[in-house]
Parts: sequence; structure tokens; C-alpha cells
Amino acid sequence: MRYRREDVVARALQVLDDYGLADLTMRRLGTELGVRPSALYHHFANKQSLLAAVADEILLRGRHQPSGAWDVRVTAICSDLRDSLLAYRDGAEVVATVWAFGLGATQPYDDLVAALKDGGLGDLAPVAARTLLHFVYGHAVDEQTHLQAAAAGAIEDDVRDTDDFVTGLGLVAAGISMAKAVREASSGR
Amino acid sequence: MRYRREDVVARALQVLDDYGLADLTMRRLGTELGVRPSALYHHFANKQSLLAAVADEILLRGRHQPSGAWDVRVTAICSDLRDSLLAYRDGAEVVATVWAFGLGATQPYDDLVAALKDGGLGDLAPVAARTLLHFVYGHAVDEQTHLQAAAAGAIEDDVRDTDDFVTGLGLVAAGISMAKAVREASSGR
DNA sequence: GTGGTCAGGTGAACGGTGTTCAGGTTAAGG
DNA sequence: CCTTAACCTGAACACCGTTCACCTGACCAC
Repeated sequence: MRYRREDVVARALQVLDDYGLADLTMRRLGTELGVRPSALYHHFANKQSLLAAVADEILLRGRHQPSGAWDVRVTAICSDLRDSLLAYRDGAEVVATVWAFGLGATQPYDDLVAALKDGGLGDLAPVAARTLLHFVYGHAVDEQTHLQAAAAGAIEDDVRDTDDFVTGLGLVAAGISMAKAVREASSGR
Repeated sequence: MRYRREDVVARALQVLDDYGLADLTMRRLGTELGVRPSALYHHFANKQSLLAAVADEILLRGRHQPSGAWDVRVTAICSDLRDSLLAYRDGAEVVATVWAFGLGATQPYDDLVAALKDGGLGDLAPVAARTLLHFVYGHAVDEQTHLQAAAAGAIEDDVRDTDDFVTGLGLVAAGISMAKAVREASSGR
């Protein structure tokens, strides 16, 4: 049985979800496909690239096109992104790492910048977008770590995480609205 | 030559700063100390604990005690924390990872919560503190990654990162002020 | 002084990891 | 049918964190 790039990514995503990032190894993935590890290097230059493809796939599968007023769009992008990250085991860590490395899709970031530019944030749009991303990634990683610790029985699970996310996101969003107001006041003067 | 726990941590910090996190390996650290890797396990249960101690040391060395009004205190804590993270190569990643794992010092978090409680944030203090931490860690990791890519010549270095940090921090801080105002208005009613 | 204690270190191994490479195999297209 | 290229093998390389039985030397109580 011969595989194409996308088959490998799909299987990698399944291994990730079933066994976690630590067990997503080239050998493990190879075994899962019935193939030697070295065969994987015909599809990806290295493991980093494989992970980037996996991250892209995670983002792609949870894709929504945001619509509406700029501020509800910003909130929607962040919430959808969070859902994508939480949809697969260790998804947040994978996507965040790939992003930090400068690889992978920039779609969420681009969408955020576009929405914020529509909101009149101007030069502040990129900074605001990255601030939002840092919050979403950070929160999702934390949540997923807690979730896994809870599943292992090390901790009692509290499910107030969603409220937590909404509250935190509201905080950042409020700051952005304020910056917009300040910006408009000073330019209108 | 026999070592104590703190000697090992100090040397680990030096190896980290000189060669980066990827090269901070038990074997490497052992060699640097003129000792077999297995000797290190008399000081630390595992590498994770070693890294936690390194993270604590990074935070300890950049320690300031914040003073003044609650909002300037919040800003100062975040700025000092950022300085600490950037003071050593890969410092941000080490501290952020250790924190995400639930190990290491909680001092910055505790200080933030205290300052925010002083500011009248009440129940929102922990959420706000974590939001700030996510921003600081995320931004610092990004910055350090960029910095390293620039040092490797892969990218032109732009030093607008500090402005970037201040702007982003201002955004979050503004959101927190707004939440405080809303909170006081609704409780005063 | 002498003997015991024990923190610190040795040496060797175990089972894993990502990655490389020369060469074999198989499916597809002219 | 035969070539070409994509895919895969098998074996190795150089590492990694960690464990464990054993040794060593400094210190302290007697």
C-alpha cells in the first residue's frame, strides 16, 4: 500500500488524537501505516514540517468564515480558533509551537488583522491581532494541560474554563475597543 | 570536585545562555561539569525538575518588588517579567513551559493577582492575571524566536519589539481598567 | 584515631529518538 | 513494453533521558 502526503497527515492527526503529541513519533506513525520510518521522509523534509502540516490540517478542519460587524467577527475568529485547538488532543500545543516557529498557516492571524483593520484600528491591527493570538493560544494550552491532568486523575476537573475564556477574551476585546476610541478621538481632533 | 544542587543549576543556566535549550542536555551539562550524566540524578529527579529549578533561578535573578498604585504595579510586574525572560537565551520558552506544566515559582502570578485585587478587580483578578501572563509569555517567546532567527541571519532584525510589547500590554491593561469600571458601576447600583 | 554514614559520583547498560542513504520495488505514461 | 519517478526498505549513525549496582571520600560521633 502506497501513501500520498495527505494520507500521512490524516493518519498523523489520528495518532495525535489517540495517543498524544509525545507518542506522535516517526517510528510510531510509520508502524501505524505499516511502513518504515524512513519512508516518511519522502513526504516531509523533517518532523517539523510534518507537524506544520498537521497544524494546518487542524486549522483547516475547524474553518469558519467570519461575518458580521468587525468586533463580533474578532470574537468569532478567536472562539472558532479555540474550538479548533481543543478539537484534537494536544492540538493547542502543536498549533502554537508551529506558529511560534514561523511555519504553518497564517489564516487566523490574517483574518484577525483584516477584521481589526475594518474596525479602524489601522497600524494597531497587527499588534492587537498578535495579542489576541497570544491569549487564545496560551489559554488553550493551559486548558488542554489541565484537561489531561484531570483525565489522569491528578486533579479534580473544573469546567469553568469556557467562562474563563470568554471573560479573558472580553478583557482583551475591551482594551482593543478602548484603543480604537482613543485613536479616533486623537485623529478627529 | 563535588557539586551541590545550586552549582548544577547555575551551570545549567550558563549552558542554556551559551548554547540554547536544545543543547541543554543531561549529557552536555554533565560534560560541562566534568561528571557523568547519571550523577545529575542525585540532585534532580528528572530533567523536568532541573528545568523547573532553572526557570525559578531566571525569575529570581530578575526580581524586583513592585510598588506604587495598582495599575502601575501591574505594568511594572509584566515589564520586569519580560526583562527576566529575555535576559537568558531561550529563557521565555523555559519559563513558559515550566509554568504550563504546573511546576516552578508562581510569584509573578501571585504578585499580579495581589495587585489586581488591590485594584478592586475581585473575582476577575485571577482571570486577568492569567490573561496578562499569556500575553507576556507569548510575546516574549515570539520575540526570542525572532531574535534567534535574526542572529542566524535568516531574517532582518527589527527592534520595534519593545514598542510592540508596550502597546500590547497597554491594550490588555486598558481592557482590565474597563472591566474594573464596569464592575464598580454595577455594584454601586 | 577509628569506624560508620551517606551524599555524590562511576560505568554500563536499556530503550527510545530523529535522520541519512544506497539500493530495491512498483505504479503510471509514452 | 520499457522507462521514469515516486515510494519504500534496511541498516546504520549519533544522539537522548533514565536506571541501577557499585565505588569513594568527606564528615562526625565515639
